[in-house]
Amino acid sequence: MDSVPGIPIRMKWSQFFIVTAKETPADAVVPSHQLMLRAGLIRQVVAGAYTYLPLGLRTLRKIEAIVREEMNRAGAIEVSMPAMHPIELWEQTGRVAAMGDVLLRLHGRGDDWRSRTVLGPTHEEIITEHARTYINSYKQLPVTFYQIQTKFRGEARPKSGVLRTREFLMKDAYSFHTSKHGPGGLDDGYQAMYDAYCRIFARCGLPYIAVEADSGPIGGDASHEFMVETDAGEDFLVKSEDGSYAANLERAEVAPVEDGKDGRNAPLTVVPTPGHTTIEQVSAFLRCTPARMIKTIIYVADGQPLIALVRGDHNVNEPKLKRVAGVLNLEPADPALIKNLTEADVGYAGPVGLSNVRIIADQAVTVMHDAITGANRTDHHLTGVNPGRDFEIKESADIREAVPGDRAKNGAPLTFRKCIEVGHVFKLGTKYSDALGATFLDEKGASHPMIMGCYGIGVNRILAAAIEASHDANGIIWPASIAPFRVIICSLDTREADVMSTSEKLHDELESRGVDVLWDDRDQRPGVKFKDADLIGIPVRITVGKKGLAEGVVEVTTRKDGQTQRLGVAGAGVELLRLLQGR
RNA sequence: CGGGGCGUAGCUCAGUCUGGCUAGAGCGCGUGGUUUGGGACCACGAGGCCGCAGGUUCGAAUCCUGUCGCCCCGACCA
Repeated sequence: MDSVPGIPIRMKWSQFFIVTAKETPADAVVPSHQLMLRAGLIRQVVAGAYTYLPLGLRTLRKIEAIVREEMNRAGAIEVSMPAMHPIELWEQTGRVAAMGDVLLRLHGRGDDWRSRTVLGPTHEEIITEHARTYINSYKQLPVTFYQIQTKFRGEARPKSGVLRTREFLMKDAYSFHTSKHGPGGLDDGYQAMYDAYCRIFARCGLPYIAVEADSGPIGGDASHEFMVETDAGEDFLVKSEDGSYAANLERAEVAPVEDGKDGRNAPLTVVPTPGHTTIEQVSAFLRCTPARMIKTIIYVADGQPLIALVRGDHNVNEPKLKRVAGVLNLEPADPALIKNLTEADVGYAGPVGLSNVRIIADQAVTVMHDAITGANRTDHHLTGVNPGRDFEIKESADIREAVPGDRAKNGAPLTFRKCIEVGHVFKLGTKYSDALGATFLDEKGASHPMIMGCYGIGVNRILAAAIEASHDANGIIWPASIAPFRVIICSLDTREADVMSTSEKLHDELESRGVDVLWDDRDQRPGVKFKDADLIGIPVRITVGKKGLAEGVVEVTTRKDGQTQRLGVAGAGVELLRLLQGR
């Protein structure tokens, strides 16, 4: 196999650039961040932006190669779009306002070009503009484009190393279709990307899980996220214990709560609760559990007031509520509106007596008895509140966040795990093609907006997630497919001619068969070399030392389990190749 | 954007409360020597605008004011 142009044929540690550290930098908190710094994969330049050092870059490039292969296999076509975008396109889709500070803008004098330029956080606008220009006929559809490109986002708080940054590598793909369903439709394209994602994450050695995600206003089953479980994550994954259901907490559905029939049909009573406005305060003051209370949350939904009722120990799940209510925009009401609606200060709202406002109750509220809630009178609450008797529930649905103890719809208990999102597939519909006028002519010459899907993968996140999922006290344990090198040869006793010639021969033999080999030729003590090899996580270590050679053997140690076997020097190369293939 | 913490050598940190000699240690780095199967040892050495700016003072890493940066929690997250 030919060497990489410009890189020495033998990849010697002493001639490469690997900077390991014994101590963990104080700023790093999560394991992947700590290990990426210690192993010399990355170096932070400013908050949320990192240099990839040679070792880290090798892994990043391997991930990219896998992504590229699978995208091409799925029929997607690679392009490369710029990071600089004209703000006009973003104004046309309304996303200058929607993205707010996340959209990074250049700062110019007055109205010069800088003020009209933004750094792309994603590329729907650009690709849709291209589709508008070049695609005019149904004969050109369906088509899927992708790129692997740097994105810029003004994240309020970068954190956890490369898991959340302001500048990052993303594989983003966009598909264009003439229809939602049927051959060549969006459903097909979506499925092709979904399948490709499964292959990509599997090949990267990630223990991933695909879950239903909140799909926003588009509705349906139009979105899946690909998650990797890790405490460093920012999302919650809700899974049923029997494995039949998994979803993002933003979307997770729960089985109805059964009616405990614990009601005593107590009389409706007004009780003074001066200054007690929160669930915690009132339940403590009235000596009841939060679960006996009805929480009354007042929203403004598409301009109209909307009240959500949930049990005191539950939280409203706003994406769910949006879907149930059929609204696009949901925000908390301001105190003035609450006062106007309930005739009470904030903290004393309740459903009893509120008739001229839309109320949606969570299912769990429908089976409550003798509950406690606000009296719509400042400094007062009601006890003995019974739905049906004291107020009518016109609309009820599952509108709350799942909590531990909940069950899936099939009755299996739900478990909760933190996780990181490494990929997201999404059916867009015509949001961007409508806004930007990307239309095609059908067989009859009629014009329609193209139907779109978009599909993202966080390339850097794959790297960090792989480390989160696979490391130990000594360092990284790379999956072979994305390891910076497959094999490291540790030459001990570097002044022994035998050791060096045997190492060189093994290196060349493996390299000639296409195996990435790193040769640790440094004149260092064995402990240093072993620690470094473990830290940077190379899957297979070959130890060549004068002690072993005296017995005619070299040793092969696997990083994952530390198991060592001795191979005769003569056939070591062949034997190793056999071992590597079995992996 | 709210709350908390931290800025002293490449890294980890001491010194700051209570102002005072030439600003320290370990790791790492350089030179020489001894070592060599799980982060060796000895000797010598290089390396600092103590984040930045202003102020107080005979004197500031240390006190005061401002400012910038970084980390953590929360809010936010196509």
